[in-house]
Amino acid sequence: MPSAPCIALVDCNSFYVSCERVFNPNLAGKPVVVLSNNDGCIVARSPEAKALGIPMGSPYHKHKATLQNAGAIALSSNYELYGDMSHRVYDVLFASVPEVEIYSIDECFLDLTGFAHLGTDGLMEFCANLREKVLRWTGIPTGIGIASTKVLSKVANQVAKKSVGGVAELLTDELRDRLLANLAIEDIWGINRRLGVRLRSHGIATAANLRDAPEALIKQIMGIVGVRIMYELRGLSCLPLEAIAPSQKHMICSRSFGQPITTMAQMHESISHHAARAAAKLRHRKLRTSVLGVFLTTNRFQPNDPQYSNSVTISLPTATNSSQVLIRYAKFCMTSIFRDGFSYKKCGVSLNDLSSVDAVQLDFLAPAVDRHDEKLMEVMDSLNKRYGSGTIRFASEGMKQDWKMRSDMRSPRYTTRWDELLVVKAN
DNA sequence: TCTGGGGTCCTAGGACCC
DNA sequence: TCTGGGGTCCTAGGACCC
Repeated sequence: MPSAPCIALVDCNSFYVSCERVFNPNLAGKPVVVLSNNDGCIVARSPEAKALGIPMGSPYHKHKATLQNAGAIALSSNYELYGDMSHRVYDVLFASVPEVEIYSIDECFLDLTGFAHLGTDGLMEFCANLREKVLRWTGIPTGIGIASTKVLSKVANQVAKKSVGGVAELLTDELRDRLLANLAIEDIWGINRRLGVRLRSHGIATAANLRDAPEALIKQIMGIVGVRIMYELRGLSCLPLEAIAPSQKHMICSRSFGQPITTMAQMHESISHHAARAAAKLRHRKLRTSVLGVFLTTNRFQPNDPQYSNSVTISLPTATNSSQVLIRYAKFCMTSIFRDGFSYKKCGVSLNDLSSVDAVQLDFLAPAVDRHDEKLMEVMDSLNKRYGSGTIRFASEGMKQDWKMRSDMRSPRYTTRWDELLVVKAN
C-alpha cells in the first residue's frame, strides 16, 4: 500500500537580501531592502527592515526617509546574482531528493513520500540536515515546512520561519487543527485580500473555517480553485507535485523607462532591445514563438498627463527564435501603434504559442529555416555567455540607450562576471 | 522627482459546427 | 404556429503567485 503523500516546502529567507549578504558582510544585522527594476518598489526586506514596518511591494520613495533614518541600506536588484544563487541552492537539493518541483526563484517543493519510513522525527532531522547543508554550501538560510499537501506545507513553512531550527511539520492532526484555527484566511496560499474580503462576508475568517465550509458555497465564491484549497487544508492532496516542469506557454519582456520617452526612434530602440532579449531567452530555453505582441503605455500614475496605451498582436509566418526576425516584426508593430504627443513610461514584447525547437510545424508556403541566421545567433549567444550579456548586440537596440532603467545601487554580479568577482584583501 | 516584471490558471462569452 | 441542443475552440479579463 502506498504511503500518504509527504511534501516539504523549502523557502529561502528574504532571498534577495540573503544573496547580497553572502558577499557583503557589512549588511549583516542592518535593515536592508532590495528594490524592483527601475528602483521602484521594495521587493525584499531583511528581518530588521520588516521590523521597521516596511511593507512588501510598496513604492520605495514612500519609505525612503524611514529607511534612511534607521541607517538602512537599499540596493537595486541584481537578478543575475539571484538567478545564479538560486541554481546553487537547487543543485544541493537535487543531489539529496529525487523529486523536486521548482516553484519560483526562491521556493521549491520536495516529494518526501518515499522517506515516510523515517517517521516524523526522522523527517524533521532529514530536513534539518538538508537546511544545514544548503546554508553551509551556498550561504543561503531557508525554512522548511513538512505536511501532507502543498497548501499545508506552506502553512508549515510559515511556522518554520518563526522557529529556532527553521524546520516545522504539520503532520499530526492535533497540531494542524490548532494552527488552522488561528490562521487568518488571507494567510493561506492562493487567497489574497480581495478573496479574503469575500470569504469573510460569508463568515469564513480562518483556515479552519475554510476547511470546514460547505463545498457548494466555496465553489460559488471561488470556483474550482477554492475547492482545491479546501481539500488541501483537509489533508487531501489536489495539487500534485510536478517534478517535470510543464512547457512554458507565454513570455513577456518589458521594462519601464528610466525617464519618460517621446520619440519613435527611442521606442524603436527599446522595443528592439526587448525583442532581442526575448529571442535570446527563447533560444536558451529551446523554444520558438509564432505569435508576437507589442505594447506601450504612458504613466498611469500621472493621471493629469495625456494617457495612451495600445497593443498589437501578429501571427508570424514560421515559428522562430531569431533576434533579427523578432526585431523586424516588433519594430513594424511598434510603428503601427506609436502616436506622437505622449510621454511614454513602458513598452514590451509578449510572445505566445511557444513551441519546442524540436517540434516545429512546417508549412509548404512558409519560408525555409534560415541556417545562416541560426549560426549567427549561436555565435552571438556564445559570445554573450562568455563575456557577459550585452557584449554583442544589434545596432537597432541603440548605443546610448538613454531609456534604460535606473539601477543606481546594484551590487557586483559576483558569480557571473569575471570582472566583478569578489576581491579579498589579506594583510 | 520617485509606483516592477514575469508567470499561471480559470471563467465567461462569442463564433462556429453538426 | 413553430424557432434545439450540445459540443469545441478561442480570447479577454480576472484572480492569484513570487
